[in-house]
Amino acid sequence: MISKSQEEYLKTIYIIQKQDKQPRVTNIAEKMNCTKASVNKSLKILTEQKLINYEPYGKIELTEEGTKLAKKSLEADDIVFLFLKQILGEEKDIAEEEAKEIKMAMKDTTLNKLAKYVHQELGLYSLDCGYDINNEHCIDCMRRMVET
Amino acid sequence: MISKSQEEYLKTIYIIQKQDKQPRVTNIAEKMNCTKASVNKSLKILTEQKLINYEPYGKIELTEEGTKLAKKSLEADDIVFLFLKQILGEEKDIAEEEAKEIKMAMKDTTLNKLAKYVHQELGLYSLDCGYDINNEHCIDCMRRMVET
DNA sequence: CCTCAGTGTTAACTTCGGTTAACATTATAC
DNA sequence: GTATAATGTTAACCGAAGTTAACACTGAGG
Repeated sequence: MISKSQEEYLKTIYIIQKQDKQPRVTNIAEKMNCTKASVNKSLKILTEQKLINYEPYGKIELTEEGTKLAKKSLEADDIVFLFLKQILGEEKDIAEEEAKEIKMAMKDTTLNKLAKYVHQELGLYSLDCGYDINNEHCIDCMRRMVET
Repeated sequence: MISKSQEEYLKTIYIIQKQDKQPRVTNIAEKMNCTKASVNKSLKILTEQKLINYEPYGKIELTEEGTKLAKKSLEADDIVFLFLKQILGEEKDIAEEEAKEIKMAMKDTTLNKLAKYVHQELGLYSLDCGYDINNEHCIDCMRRMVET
């Protein structure tokens, strides 16, 4: 099993990739607000777990498994974020920050229940994927909702 | 600031006291599912923080400050627990377990918002105390609700 | 093609929260 | 009152996740 901390690194790499940038020790460290040494350590661990492909001074790339995990983690963040912001009325920045922490404390079954609840309360679509409401369409829909 | 872990020890001591038992290294360790050595370490830390009164081989007693903190922490657990169980429909045991973890990830402002939300959704009373809905009466009311 | 700034790596250390195992103290039973 | 069981303490250790500081590699400009 992957640790909470490693999951955050994974997610960060995914996000950087999504933005069509090369994930590098430096930009990961910036996003994670930690030292390059710390990133380096994590890369080794993630490599061992076959979640990324990487060798010293080389390219950092998520494996298929890593991508799946990163996505799932991001989706979980979104669910909690939406709940905090749209339902509880928490401020955007706080909600974003806190969602990560809260999600990490939640089991998958509970996240699923929350997903359904959020979906129902906010009237979003639902198809089957990671956390029930997390197909691309739905996520986009959430995002739009949240930007406003 | 007190750590998540220390907060759990504090709460455990409070609960044992509430049950008219002497908090002891052994029964704390049992409840916390950890070793006596670990309890011992925590007692030292809590003593330094003036949250308990304690000296080697002596009685373990919460200070006023410690009692306040323990209560607040318990109330927070209850709020999250109620949300998980009554609103999301999570199973009792899972909800109980998970509530602690989730609460630890939540800031006070968010807990307050959740408290209000839970209160509103479940139609509980509200007076002013720790987390808005957490006066003795209200907590009792929640408890009754939850036992069934 | 060589230098140097930027980037990446490593080693040694820190803190936190836990463990095991040996030991000390206290309390209980006889 | 003393042996023994129960309880509490301590020292030495572990792993996770981070740090600092020194060093190694790479690549882009002169």
